[in-house]
Amino acid sequence: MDKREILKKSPLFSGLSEEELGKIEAVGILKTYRKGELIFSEGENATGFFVNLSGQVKVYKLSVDGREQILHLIFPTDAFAEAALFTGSTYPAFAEALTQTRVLYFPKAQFLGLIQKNPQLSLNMIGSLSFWLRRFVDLVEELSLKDVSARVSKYLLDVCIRSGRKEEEGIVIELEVSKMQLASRLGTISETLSRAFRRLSDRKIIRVEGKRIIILNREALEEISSGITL
Amino acid sequence: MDKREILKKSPLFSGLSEEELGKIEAVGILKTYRKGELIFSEGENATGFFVNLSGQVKVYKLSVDGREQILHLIFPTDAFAEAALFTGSTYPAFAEALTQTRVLYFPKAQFLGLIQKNPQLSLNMIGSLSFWLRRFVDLVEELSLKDVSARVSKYLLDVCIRSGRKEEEGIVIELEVSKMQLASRLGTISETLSRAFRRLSDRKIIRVEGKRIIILNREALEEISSGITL
DNA sequence: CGCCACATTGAAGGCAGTCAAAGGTGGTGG
DNA sequence: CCACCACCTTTGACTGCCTTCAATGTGGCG
Repeated sequence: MDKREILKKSPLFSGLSEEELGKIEAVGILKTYRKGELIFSEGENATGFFVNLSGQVKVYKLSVDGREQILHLIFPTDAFAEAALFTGSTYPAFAEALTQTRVLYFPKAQFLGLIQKNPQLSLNMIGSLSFWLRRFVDLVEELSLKDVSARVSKYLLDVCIRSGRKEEEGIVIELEVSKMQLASRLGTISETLSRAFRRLSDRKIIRVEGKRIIILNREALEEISSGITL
Repeated sequence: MDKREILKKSPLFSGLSEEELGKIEAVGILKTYRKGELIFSEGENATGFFVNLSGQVKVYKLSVDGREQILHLIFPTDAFAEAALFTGSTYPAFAEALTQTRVLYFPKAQFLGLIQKNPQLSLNMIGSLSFWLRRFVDLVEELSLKDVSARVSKYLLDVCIRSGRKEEEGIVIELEVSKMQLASRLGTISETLSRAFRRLSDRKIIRVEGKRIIILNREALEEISSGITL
């Protein structure tokens, strides 16, 4: 997909005229990153924000002893680090390409110019920030109030809604990222995630075949995800 | 302080003319709540947002078995539930008055009308949402990557910056809320918080006198808050 | 004075993280 | 095509932080 296509699909730019999209596209700078490459670091001066064109990015925090908490997993059409334009002057986390990645980079000053002249773009930005906020509420709820089984179950159901395929054995989903990254997203580590998958498998609620997961008992998964651990 | 005073002090309404403030004030409806009274519930239809005029409010999530995680503590001049205007149609959490509380309530439709006609207000809203987002990043970091001692230490340092008074024994701060509420804000329970205070006291890093806390060794507190537990 | 909510302390148990090692998998180059 | 290697995944044993449960202490207020 080309730049324009992606921009149109990003909620941040929806409802804008072709002319306005043109101006925006003109401001965006194409950048590419190799797998494992850092896009920005925590504490670094925030000079702009990004829209993912292709590939995967993780935005994450590190503890002093090296444990990692993924804040967001970024897929194509997602914007990220928007908030860094408006609060403080540094990025509050790290961003790293999980695959070969292409992004559009919007320098702060120029984008602020656009947003001041374009009320619709402001409203879209408000929508985008609100969306992230809602996601964070969910993340905090999970980390603080739910055990790992519940978090895993919720994640599986989320993927299920987004991209589950109904087959005769059950609903088949494909993990979008490695289990290590998933563990980090869920606020745990790969060993613990592995054991959680094991328990769900033993109880015949799911079947795990590498990154392919078959949901055998959706109701049970719903219950566990809501916190009824048993 | 009267309504107009508070509105002027709220970042959401800064930089607006008296005329615009007048329009905004005209839309806001004064509401009062008694201590313990619910302002809104999770899942309830989000009909508007709030600005705190006086008193304290907690915005929180509940787990199925009744544990509570406070997302924000709301003090005068703070806006809350803004994001609920723009995403989904329901409040994602509960809000409860911790004291006798007065708020200005802004009905959704009318406020959206204001924001569409007022670019500065849009930008302020973007700033406000970005601010909350940054707070959430901190909260997630704390919950996921730091132990209770580190979270307590960070909280004490935050209060210290906001309202610490230097005295001969050390820096004196006053807890703004009960220790139960603080525990919930920090993602733990009062027993664990009490023990954390005990350990810090034993190490002569702080002295606890009810809600009054004297910071005896700021450097040690900084270290602990950054995650160096020892 | 006595109630009630909040706070503190102790003992016990559980969930998840750490450490260590073995098993899988995919990609690269010979 | 296969062998090798790096990295991811899984499993087991152990440890530790935090929650739970229970009891006692304390302070404000009718």
